[in-house]
Amino acid sequence: MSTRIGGMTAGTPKRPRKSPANPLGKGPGRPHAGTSESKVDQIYGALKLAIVGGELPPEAPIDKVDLCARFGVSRLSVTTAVNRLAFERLVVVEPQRGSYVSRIRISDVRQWMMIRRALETEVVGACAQHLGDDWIEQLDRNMAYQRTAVKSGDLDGFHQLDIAFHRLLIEGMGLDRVGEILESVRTHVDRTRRLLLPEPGRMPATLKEHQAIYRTIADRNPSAAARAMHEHLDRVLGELEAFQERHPNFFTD
Amino acid sequence: MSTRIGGMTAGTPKRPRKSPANPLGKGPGRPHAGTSESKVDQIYGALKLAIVGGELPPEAPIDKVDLCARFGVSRLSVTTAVNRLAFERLVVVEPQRGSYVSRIRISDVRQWMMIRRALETEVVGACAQHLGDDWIEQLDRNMAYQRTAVKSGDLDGFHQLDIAFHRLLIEGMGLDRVGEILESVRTHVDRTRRLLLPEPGRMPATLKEHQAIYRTIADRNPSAAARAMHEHLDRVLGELEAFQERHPNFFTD
DNA sequence: TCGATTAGGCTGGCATGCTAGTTCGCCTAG
DNA sequence: CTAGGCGAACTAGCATGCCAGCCTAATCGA
Repeated sequence: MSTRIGGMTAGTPKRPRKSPANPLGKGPGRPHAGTSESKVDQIYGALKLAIVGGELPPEAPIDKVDLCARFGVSRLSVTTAVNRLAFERLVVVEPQRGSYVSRIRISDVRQWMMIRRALETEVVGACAQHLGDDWIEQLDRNMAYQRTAVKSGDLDGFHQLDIAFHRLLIEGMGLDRVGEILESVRTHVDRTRRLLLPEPGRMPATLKEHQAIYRTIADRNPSAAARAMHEHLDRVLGELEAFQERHPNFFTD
Repeated sequence: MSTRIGGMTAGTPKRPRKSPANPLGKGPGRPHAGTSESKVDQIYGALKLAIVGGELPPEAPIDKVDLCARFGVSRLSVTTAVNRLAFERLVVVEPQRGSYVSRIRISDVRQWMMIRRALETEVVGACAQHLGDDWIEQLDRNMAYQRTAVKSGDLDGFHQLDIAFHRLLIEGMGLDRVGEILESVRTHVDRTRRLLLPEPGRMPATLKEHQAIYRTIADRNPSAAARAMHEHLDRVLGELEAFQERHPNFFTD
């Protein structure tokens, strides 16, 4: 598909660099396959994925020396990566005590969704006014894929397409800074969602809402677009709150 | 306010090998238990203040070894602090080339303001519905101070009260995560504002807008509150765009 | 004299060693 | 048997040293 799935990662400063993979370093040269990423970026990404994917649940301790051995790097790289995650509130590091995956605060989830709703509502209104036809065409393609995913019941694929749909709106308007904030927010929201949501029955409803949003954009109706997005995200928030009520043990506050 | 770091300007003659500037003998002795600020936090804060305050203008190179000598710490602390700033897009670090204060992209300013408008509009609507009376009283006090500042022409004091006014809305609703994002945004916006805005004539207009916002909150009128905040920030955005036209050399794009 | 090549001096990235503080368990004394 | 204290082993923070890329300039060859 032409809609990129793994495009913008929030906040990571990119560096245009080739890495010759350090042929002669002392210490155990880990011939980890050729990645052009910096070492801290690698660890940062891996940890983030593990946390968001639920592999590292809240309260899970983060053993830095173990990670050093696992990735074949020094403590500094691991520490830097963990500090970055702490900056994003995904982990908590207590000096001289240890680091662990942060718990999820109910108030935080509500705020993330509020932020998402406010920003995406604004964005979709702008989209309905100024989004280029080529981008609308891409949205159309994405909708087709979504329909296919729903038909075949591909839950994970639909989730990816869901993300891509929302990302297209941002990218199409060139709002990269807004996109960074939303990526960060989505990270947190996804963490709670992955933890608690295996509900396939929601797919058709979500598809319908996406289609409504798409239609208002294609029709160039900003206020309707904002309304549709608002309703869409309100529904997601309601979903999350229902889950929070059913699984109170995962949350704080 | 007068947080001079020292003669921090571009192109300082450097003295490479002068590391042990620790006045307290051996070991990283903590000064006293009162200030539990980490060294990287100190440097991070000082640099951030210098950048936002305009002391370090865009494109100004960041000499790490010079900062090491100036603060009497090692390169690692400085590097960590600079990396944190790079994460916030306040500085750009090019590997093997150098680090410098980031330039200001026009598109970024527009996006920051768009984010601020979207979030604060949402927040002020919630305030009009649920803000506690004690917080409204605090807002009232703040407004009184604002009037005093305008009367006496205290531009800098008014700016601080302006910030405090907006912060009160966030704190009063307990929206700490929203507040963090807005703080980050405000950092960027303030940087351009401090760089270019010495306009005292705007104070009375801003005061009027703040008073309008306060009134709608006290009157418990959410839609009017949102409208007032929207207009207020739209005006600020227009101001910033006017400045950008007058000083195009400070911007990119 | 002019151009191309190389060496040195800048930069940041990474590894390692050391210090300090907290916690927990074991050992001893009551 | 219990309670208190002391030490070992964990943690993070910080300094330093070394390595590798880039840019510049000086030098050597045509």
